[in-house]
Amino acid sequence: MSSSIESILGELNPAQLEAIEHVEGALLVVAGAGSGKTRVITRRIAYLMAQGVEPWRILAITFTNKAAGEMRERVHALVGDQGAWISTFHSLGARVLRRDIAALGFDERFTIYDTGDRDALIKQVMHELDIDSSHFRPSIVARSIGELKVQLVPPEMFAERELGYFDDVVARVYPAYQEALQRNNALDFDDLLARPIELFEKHPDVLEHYRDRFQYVLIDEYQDTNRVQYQIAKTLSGKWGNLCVVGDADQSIYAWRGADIRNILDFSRDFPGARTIKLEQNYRSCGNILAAASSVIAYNEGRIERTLWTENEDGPLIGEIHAFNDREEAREVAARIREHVRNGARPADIAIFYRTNALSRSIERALRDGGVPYTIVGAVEFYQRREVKDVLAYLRVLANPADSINLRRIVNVPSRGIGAVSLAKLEAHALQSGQPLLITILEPESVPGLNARAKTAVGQLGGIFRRLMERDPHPVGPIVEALLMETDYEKYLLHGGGPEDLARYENVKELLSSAREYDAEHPDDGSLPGFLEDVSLIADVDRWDQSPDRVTLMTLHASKGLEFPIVFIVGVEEGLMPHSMSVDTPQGIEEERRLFYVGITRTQRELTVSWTSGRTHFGRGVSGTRSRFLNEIPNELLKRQGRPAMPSVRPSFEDGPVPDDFGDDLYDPLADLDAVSWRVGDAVEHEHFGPGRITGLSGLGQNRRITVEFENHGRKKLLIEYAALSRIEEFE
DNA sequence: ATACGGATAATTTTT
DNA sequence: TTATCCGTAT
Repeated sequence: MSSSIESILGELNPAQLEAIEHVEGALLVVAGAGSGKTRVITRRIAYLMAQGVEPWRILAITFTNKAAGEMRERVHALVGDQGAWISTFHSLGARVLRRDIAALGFDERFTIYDTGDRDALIKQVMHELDIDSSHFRPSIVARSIGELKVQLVPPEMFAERELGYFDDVVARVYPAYQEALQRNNALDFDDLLARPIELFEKHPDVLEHYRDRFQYVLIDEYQDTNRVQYQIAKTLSGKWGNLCVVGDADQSIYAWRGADIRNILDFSRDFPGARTIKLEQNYRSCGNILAAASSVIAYNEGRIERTLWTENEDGPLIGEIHAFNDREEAREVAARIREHVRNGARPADIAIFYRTNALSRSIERALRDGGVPYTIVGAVEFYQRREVKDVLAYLRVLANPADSINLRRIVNVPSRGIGAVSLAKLEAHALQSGQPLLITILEPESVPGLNARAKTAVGQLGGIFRRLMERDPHPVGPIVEALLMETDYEKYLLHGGGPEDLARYENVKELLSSAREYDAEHPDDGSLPGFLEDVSLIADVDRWDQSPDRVTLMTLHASKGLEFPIVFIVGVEEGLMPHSMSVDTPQGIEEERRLFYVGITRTQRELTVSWTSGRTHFGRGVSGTRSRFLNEIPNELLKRQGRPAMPSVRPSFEDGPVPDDFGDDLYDPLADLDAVSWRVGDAVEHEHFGPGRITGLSGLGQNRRITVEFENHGRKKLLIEYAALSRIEEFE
């Protein structure tokens, strides 16, 4: 054991060591960016075990599965034990509820509704309440309800203090929505946090069980906790009082989701006697990066003064690109990436961050045209894709027959002749008989007014479910296979024949393999609800596989916790960074500044920021100006590279509004300089039409057109500007 | 019941 | 621009 103690306590600075060894009582570890936080957390857990604490008495909570997985792995490497609870807030909640939710009137096979399911249910509820869902968008109402849940405001309490017209709607929808969830035996994301608190309050014995068990509680990213999460942390650690929280107020970027920065700022007041340890040595970044980051964040007021320092070399200056428009920006970034790769960097060492997902489009295109391999994290999430959600809907109904939202989704997918009219009849009958919709579908004979053809169709669907329900619900893989077979899903998806359809089918196959993976990981304790829970709680970052050698594209939010040798942050303009949605309030701007700070501090060595004078957003030209945040970086740290020399015909955007169609109508020599030069005879691929060969080119500027003879779709004349074409190797 | 077309809305960040 | 919704025509 002593040799492992050495590996646990070796190679640490004094502050890190203290944070690990101080195990009793409340402890706040203020962990600056790149200060070895993960190392401290994992070693601390390992240290507890080495001290003889039973692993199951340790609870560590993170925000993402990725962080939890990493932590688990590293603890395992240190002490070879996996008995500690290391999980996200949400999966912790789900686990607690699976065990005892019956006490709240739910069935333990409950479904977890994602944002889309939630909105669909809200819409249905609004319809039942006769509230015009075109006037009040369901997603907005849903978000307000979510905020209330996260603040632990129950429906009845909000009803009492209704304020305006909108609040009145929320006050009416909220309780009805909660009832609808119960009817569907479903919980939304916020319920996974709020319901456990409800459970603990109503059933102190359940709380006692966990309180007694968790002698040591650790919360990561504490600055991002919201009201419920704070409550969970406080409640669970209530008996032993050994609560260690780790975080950095400067990296708090989730206020919009209810995170309350005061949780970390007021920690020592909340937990009297709490010790605070600051980790201030940065091991990640070169000096210039750190200097720039520190200078930017210093502009935030109401911040605890703190300076990170590093022994690392200064490294290169921070590059600044000023581009004419988004296409030029993307091309320039792509060109510099190619340059890095020529100089020996691996694509996987490089990341591109942006404020909004929409910005990825132009970048993606430039990388594709430039032949740079990349992966994009986020954007359209895998589990949100239509085809994947459809298959999951079947599985959710199987696991939880009360789930009518998911049943409705697939009643006619693949289309089998059950239209809106028949569905309405089925639902009316279900409502009248007080049974779940699925039961009605299994017995279509008893539904009045259903015509013969519809009855056959419903009978067919019922047959599918009946046969699937007869199967052993575990392992999961074979069920998914049977489901695909029963529904003839492959034929349904591939019916169109385009490459898009093929991609859809690939996604379904990927879902199947993740089911098999789940089976392999859970030979004994697996279940269908368990698999579905995993799927629901996984974020796209969690699925990100860093091993292929590709450039990574992601939002600044998604980048938190990661690091890369070479980083590009694009779109550093007013209105985007800080985002226009946040500039109304000082707090909003401060959060944006922290977001920028998070982005900068992901960088190990070389950072480049870029901004443009105009970009096509939403199909129209929008002018841009250099972000105020760039003024907050000392000039001597910036290597400003103005745009390459422009022909004088270019309009100037320095002092006036930008015409809607800026730029592209003019001849743009740069566009030709670096853009892909398409040539007659080239083999290309279009995302809708598939492979083809260029047979002609015409037009200039925005009207440049390309004629392509497609393999399967004949000859098309396309605008180069918008056609998603990429060059491919020869086909045939 | 489905397919198509036109109107309309949306874009901040996500467990 | 694109995605989605809704109405009408088939």
